[in-house]
Amino acid sequence: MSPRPSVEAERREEVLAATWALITERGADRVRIADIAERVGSSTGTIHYYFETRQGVLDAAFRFAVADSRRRSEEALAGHTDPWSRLVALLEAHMPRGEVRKEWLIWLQLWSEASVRPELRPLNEENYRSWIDLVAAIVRDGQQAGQFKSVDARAFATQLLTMMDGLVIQVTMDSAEVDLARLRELLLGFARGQLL
Amino acid sequence: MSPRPSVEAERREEVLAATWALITERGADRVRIADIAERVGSSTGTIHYYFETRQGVLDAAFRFAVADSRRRSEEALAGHTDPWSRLVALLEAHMPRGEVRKEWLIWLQLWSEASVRPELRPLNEENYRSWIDLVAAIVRDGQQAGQFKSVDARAFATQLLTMMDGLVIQVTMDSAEVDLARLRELLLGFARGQLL
DNA sequence: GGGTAGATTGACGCTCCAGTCAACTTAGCG
DNA sequence: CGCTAAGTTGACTGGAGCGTCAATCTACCC
Repeated sequence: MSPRPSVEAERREEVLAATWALITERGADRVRIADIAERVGSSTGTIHYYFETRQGVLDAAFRFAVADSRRRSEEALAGHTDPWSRLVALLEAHMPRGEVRKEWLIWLQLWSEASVRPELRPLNEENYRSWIDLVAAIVRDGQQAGQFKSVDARAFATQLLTMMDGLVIQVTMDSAEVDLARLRELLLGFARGQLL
Repeated sequence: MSPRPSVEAERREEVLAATWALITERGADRVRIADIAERVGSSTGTIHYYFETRQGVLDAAFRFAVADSRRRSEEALAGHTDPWSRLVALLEAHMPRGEVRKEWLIWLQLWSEASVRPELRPLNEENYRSWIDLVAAIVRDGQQAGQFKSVDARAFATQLLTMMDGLVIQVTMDSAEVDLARLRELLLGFARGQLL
């Protein structure tokens, strides 16, 4: 009846990190328990010691990734006080390059999976809500400081973030139309036009 | 060595339509050859007669869906001449409700799958390119008619369409922040602000 | 009404893999 | 140093499901 109230929460995290990586490499449905075991250097039995089922590992890995994403946002904002700088820093921290690109791969898969498994949707909901709250708060700060135009903060935040999602998808698809530089240009162009 | 140059291309399409439906219901990775066979009322052998492998059926179903999406765009534009009407008609035709919602489910899965299987990306590329061309052309029409402001047509098209994708994702996720009405409001709000 | 090619069947073999479990190891504790 | 509980192992089972194939059916033609 795992997961037990284990002292070794570390091992659990190791498993999740390995699963996370495997998901980004080949897609959740191609991740085998044996793959995860090999990656963490254990037997398959150990994976089952920490997680009831394969589905359980995958779902936990999704949750793990979402938490990581939030941590990244908080990190990015620390040290920025000017509203526009804060907004740019936030977006910049999530540009799909390097390790962050993998984070987005998880999102693509999470959306796909959640579209047919509603029980996963709360993960998106929480994340999305906190993103919008964050951006809207920054916008209102900027407006009170007289730096930003008076747009509807929540509407703008939603437009900005959904545009970000859509642009990232195209970057991930290696679209000839949108690369990383173009993403930045279009996204910040939109923000600038609306706020400054 | 299927697919043969079969006279019965109809059967092939039946199989694809059934596969398409199953993908929207449970996700591509949960679609079994036996499920498809049952859905079209045949044996599993018949499916293999038309398609080499399971992967082949799924990929063909994705292509099938993409073609369907394009057909929908063309249909929507017929009978509209005013640029703004054309733009609205195009977007409206793809609002994620009823059957169209299922079309979007395919896209979510295609993006997810293509993110780890690059060979699928051309499907997105073609579709995306033609969308942008379509919207950019409408915008230029409107500008030449003196109805639209002089924004960069291609940049606007990309922003609009990526925002559409992102908004649809949230609608699909049953996000409390974005429902169908809100999607329409934000998307058309953006278009109006940029063009009119 | 025989011949041929296309279409269909469904049983079967074979591979893969999740989850189980009994045995073993390790670490801490008294 | 035993004792206990947590952690680990890997062989095994059972089921699932893809792809094969020989047999059968159908339609059309000569």
